[in-house]
Amino acid sequence: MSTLKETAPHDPKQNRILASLPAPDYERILPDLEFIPMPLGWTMSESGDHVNFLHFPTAGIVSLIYELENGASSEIALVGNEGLVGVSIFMGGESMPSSTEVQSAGYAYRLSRKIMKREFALGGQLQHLALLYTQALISQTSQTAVCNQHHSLDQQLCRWLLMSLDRMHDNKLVVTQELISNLLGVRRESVTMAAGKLQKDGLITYSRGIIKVLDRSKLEMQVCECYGVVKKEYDRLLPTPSSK
Amino acid sequence: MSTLKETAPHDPKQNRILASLPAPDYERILPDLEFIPMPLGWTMSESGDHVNFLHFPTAGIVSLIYELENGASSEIALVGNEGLVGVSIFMGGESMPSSTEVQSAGYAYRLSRKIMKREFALGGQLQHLALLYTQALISQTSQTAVCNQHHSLDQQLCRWLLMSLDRMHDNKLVVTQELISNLLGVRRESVTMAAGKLQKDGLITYSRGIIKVLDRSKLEMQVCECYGVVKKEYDRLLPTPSSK
DNA sequence: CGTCCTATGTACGCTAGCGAACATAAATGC
DNA sequence: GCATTTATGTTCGCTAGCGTACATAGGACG
Repeated sequence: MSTLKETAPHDPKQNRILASLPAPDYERILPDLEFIPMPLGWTMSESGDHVNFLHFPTAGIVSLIYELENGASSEIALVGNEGLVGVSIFMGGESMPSSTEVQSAGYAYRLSRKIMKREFALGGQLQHLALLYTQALISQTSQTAVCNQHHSLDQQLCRWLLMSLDRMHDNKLVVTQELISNLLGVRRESVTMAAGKLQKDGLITYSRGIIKVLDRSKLEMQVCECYGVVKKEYDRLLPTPSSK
Repeated sequence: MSTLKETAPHDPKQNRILASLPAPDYERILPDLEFIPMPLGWTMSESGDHVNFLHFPTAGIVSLIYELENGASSEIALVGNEGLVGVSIFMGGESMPSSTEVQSAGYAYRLSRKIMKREFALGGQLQHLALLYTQALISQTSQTAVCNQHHSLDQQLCRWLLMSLDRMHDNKLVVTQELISNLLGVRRESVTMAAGKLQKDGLITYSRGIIKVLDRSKLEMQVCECYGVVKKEYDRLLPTPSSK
């Protein structure tokens, strides 16, 4: 709508997996890539849903969440523009026991199940990258499991902030303490206290759903090893993290 | 060595994935399947090791374990004859941040990385089953993460016993409380107490590394939903669980 | 048959996080 | 401008699991 050409026009290559595809693979699916916005709070799929699209986020953050019968829940992984959402499409299960929610608004390109399966069956680079990404996802999930068990909420909060930050373009996160508590599987009040400490120490400011990270390096000093382990594994497995 | 033909000779088909392969796929890899014993306590691979073989257990239990810098650890998944060990070979990462330990002695057939990659690239049934199994593994890992966070040790112990039992042929587990504590990521004393309750209530007997499950149905009554959720997902994704 | 080792049992104080109830304060809407 | 809603802050008692220290008991082995 603006009269000026946008400085960062929507482009599938803003997703790192799509950006890493060789020209032939990329061009083969390009016509089938459909651009869609991912609004904040959108539940992309619920547990057990038959998944019809594979999403390649270009911006924003998607959370994979497990829910228990008593209403408790935990986030098991975070996905940004480095990855994709909907592994069950090419893994073959068609659905997963996790639900998928947009935790920070953004955009994605999506591919229908049919096209993705066709492309995957060719055994080309998209297959290779999708599987590598899935392995990275397994690592993130596993590390989260261990972290949940052994590390304090203070440390987990640092980890979560850093992981989210890595998937954002600025230092601002739009998320309430209530939501964080659901993702980390703890009480809202506990998050209030942990975030209060960080705020008091000047690492972040927190105001009604807006977190601003003021001192990233101090966060990195407090975070548990889990953040670094996962990041390192992502860097190892995924193409061109461009040193970020 | 016995003069009698063994009643249950070693057979790759005792692994459920191998058993589900159509004849052509099966026969193509059969010459390359190498039978090996998996002795109790064997560390099949350490975190970061370059994995050279894909293992298809026919009996016994393998634990996937994450270790932290401070020596703490947690089991993130259990593998028996329903699955395979070494997903990084076909997922492409070649190694994983987890270590792999034989938690109950048994046997496996193994396939070299080279052969597995060749077979996987054909896009046949082994590819399909390997990916389906990997998806099931993701579910198990994720559910474990949530369970670690929200359920009591009492319930987690029941879950662990049942999951192990499902992968054994009898009702006897050979495992010390010390080992269980490492797998569940808690103190040994806590396991002593949880196991003591189960013993007192007559669900199990425990004696110097030998657990016998006396009343499986009572275990199933006490266990958290996580056991059932994972089992259901395994049944859904994997071939011919033969209603077990 | 006594010694040593390993596995299990027990006790004590401590802390993180829970559950519930309530207080404030910033946005939002009429 | 006032009421309502939403987000955050605070308190209090409680419990599961921790860390530590030590006790017992079954097997192994000399």
